[in-house]
Order: sequence, then structure tokens, then C-alpha cells
Amino acid sequence: MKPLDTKDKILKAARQLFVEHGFAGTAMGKIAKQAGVNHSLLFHHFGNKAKLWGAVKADIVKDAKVQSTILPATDLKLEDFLQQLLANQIQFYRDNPDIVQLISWQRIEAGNESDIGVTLSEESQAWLDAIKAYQAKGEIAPQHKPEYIVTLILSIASTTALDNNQLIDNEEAYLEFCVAGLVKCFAAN
Amino acid sequence: MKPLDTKDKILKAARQLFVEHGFAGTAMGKIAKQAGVNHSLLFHHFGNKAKLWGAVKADIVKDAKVQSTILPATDLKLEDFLQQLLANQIQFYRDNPDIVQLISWQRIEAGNESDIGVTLSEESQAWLDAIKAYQAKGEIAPQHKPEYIVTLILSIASTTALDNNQLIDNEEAYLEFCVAGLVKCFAAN
DNA sequence: TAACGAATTGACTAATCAGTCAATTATCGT
DNA sequence: ACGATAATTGACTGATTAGTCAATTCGTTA
Repeated sequence: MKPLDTKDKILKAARQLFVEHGFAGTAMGKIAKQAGVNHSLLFHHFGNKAKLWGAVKADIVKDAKVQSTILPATDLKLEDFLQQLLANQIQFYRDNPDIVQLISWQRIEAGNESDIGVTLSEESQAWLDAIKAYQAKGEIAPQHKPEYIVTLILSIASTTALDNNQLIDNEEAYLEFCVAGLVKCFAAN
Repeated sequence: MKPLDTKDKILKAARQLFVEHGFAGTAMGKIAKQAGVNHSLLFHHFGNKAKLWGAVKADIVKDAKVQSTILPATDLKLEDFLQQLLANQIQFYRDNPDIVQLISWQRIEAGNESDIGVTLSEESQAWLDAIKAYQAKGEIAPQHKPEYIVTLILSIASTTALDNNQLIDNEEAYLEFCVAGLVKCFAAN
């Protein structure tokens, strides 16, 4: 078998099991079995468990980076811009359950964050710029810190997508409520 | 030694290690060592690892219920009420890191949530009632669903307390911004 | 003090863990 | 077709895992 085939099969199986059960909860033997591959091949191709975990993390981050949130055009009406932005970000979380899970494992298994979390801050500059553009247009009051606005929006997106919001019967209606609220909140008067 | 002393020592050690490393990442032997107690006593007093984990969860939930968020008085000015509410809830998360961590482990190690999460919904009725009181007073517009309002507030509190908000330089200022925004968002006009 | 039950101990098991290694097989360039 | 290099295999190790159990110690009560 081609080495890439085998390496890929291992990586795929490892990704599934690591995401599902975390580092401590995943056994190399189980990965080998799931990949339909000899136990020793994991060590031959990846060295050891930690390195395989590292390769899986890199793989997940790579996949997530390809489709990271597309910023809506800033010539939209503020309300439409916010609605789009929230919808996109929530969709990103929904489309990339692996990276969401990975961040959770990283946060809870290792005290530090180190590896990831950088992912988001790369594009956060673009978000800040978009907010500033709306401030320049006078649709957002200039006294508000763009950092606070972005944080609040991200906060709504992540909790909506990831928490089990028992009080929400209709997500679309809730997001409409949030968007309308944000517009009022940001408005210059 | 009194059986309660031993049982308590085991429970305390187990709580620390389970919270720190999760179920799969914690070994019974390590718990025994940390408790300064014979390995076999864990099984004598708690049966098996899963039951010990259950006892630890019950212990953490019990502790957290004692100091659950105190609802501010509803005769406060809306702005002060919201500010207090957010501050109290954030303080609750900060004062009870074990239950926060426990919920994280529960969410990530077991796909279901089952056990906890109920914790919050018990008091959420009081929150809803408080919001309705402000609607009756005319300080919150009656067309807003109290469920959406409570969800939004909880969302801000949890992300502020638990996420590593890289864009926030001054938490107090951020919360002031949020409270002012919420007031505008909820306002009847 | 005798005796009874509960607490405690240490030795044990069978399974599973990550990782090693020599031997074998397949691939590929020449 | 040959030789080198890489992939693959299975048997192995030593450590660690959860859990058992008979023997022993301890506290209490009669």
C-alpha cells in the first residue's frame, strides 16, 4: 500500500477518536484497529502518541482555515451586515465541529491554550476594521470601542451555536432579536 | 480512622483530580496516593471508578447550589439591576471553578448532558419573573420574549467569565458597555 | 473483656497501555 | 531483473490500569 494511503487512514482514524475522546481517552491500539492498520505503523509513521495528536491538530486547523468566516460587505445596511455576520459565524461553528471540539479539549486537557485560539485572532483585525468603517459612516457611535463590539458579537455567535440554549424555541427569531438589539445598542443618537 | 474521615479524604482527592484531568485522565491509584489512603479503600467505600465520579459530581453540584446567583431586587433601576445581575453571575462562575470545569468535562467526555445543566434552569424561572416585572413596570418593552432576554444576559456573563477575551483590556468597562447596550436594546420607546 | 462488624491492608489478577525491534515484504529507480 | 530503501508485520516488553480477595486490625457494644 502507498505510504500516503496508510498515513491518511491513520490520521483520519486518529482524528475521529481524538476529537471524540480526547488525548487521554484515546488508545493507539484503538486507532490502529479503526484504521485497519498494524499497530506498529502508527509509531513508524508518526513517532509517538503526542506527535500523532499534534498531526491531528494541525490537520483540523488546516481544514478550518480554508473555510473561515467570510466577512460580509461593509456597504450593507448595518442591520443586514450584523445579521449576515452572525449567520456566517454560527455556520462556521456548525460546519467545523472538529475544531470546536478540539478547542474544548485543548482548553480542558491542557491548562494553556498555546496552539490554537490564534486562529480567530488572525481575522479579528478584519472584523475590527469593518466596525470602524461603520463608525466612519456614522451608523455606529464613535465612542464605542470596536473591540467591545466584536467581542459582544462573537459572544452571541458562540453561545448560540455551541450552548444548549434551553430557553430558545426558535433560533432564527432569537437572532433577529439580537440583531435588532445590537443595532439599537450601537446606534449613534 | 473514622470512616467519614477516610471517605472525605478520598472524595476530596478524587474531586481535585477528576476536575483537573477528567474521568479517563484520572487513575484510581493516583487518587489513593493523593488521599494518603490504601488503594483498596476506594473500592470499599465507593464501589468502582464510575460511582466515585458520580459521588464527586454530586458533591460539586451540592456545593454550587449553596451559593447560586442571588437575584438583585427588582425595584432597582433597570440599569443597576442588570449591572448587579451580570456581576453576580460572573462572580458565581469565578467562585465555583469546579462546577464550570465539571460541566465542561460532562459536555466533552459524554455526548449527552443529562446530569447537570438542570442546575441552571431551576433558577431561570426567577430570572424570567424578574424580567416580566420590569416589563410590567414599562422599563422593558413588552414585545420582547423574556426567554430571549435571559439567554442574552447569560450569554454575556458566561463568555465574559469563561472565555479568554483577547480583545478586552478592561473587563469592568466592557461590562458597562454591555449594560448600557442592553438597556437601549430592551427599552420601550 | 469478649466478640462482632466494619475498616484497612497488601498481595494478586487480567486487561490494556505506549512503545521497541528484528524479520519480512513491497516498491521503485536503475 | 537487481538492489536499495521504505513499508509492514507480529512478537515482545515493562508499566499502568481497574478491580478482587482473604487476612488483619480497629472501634464499639454487650
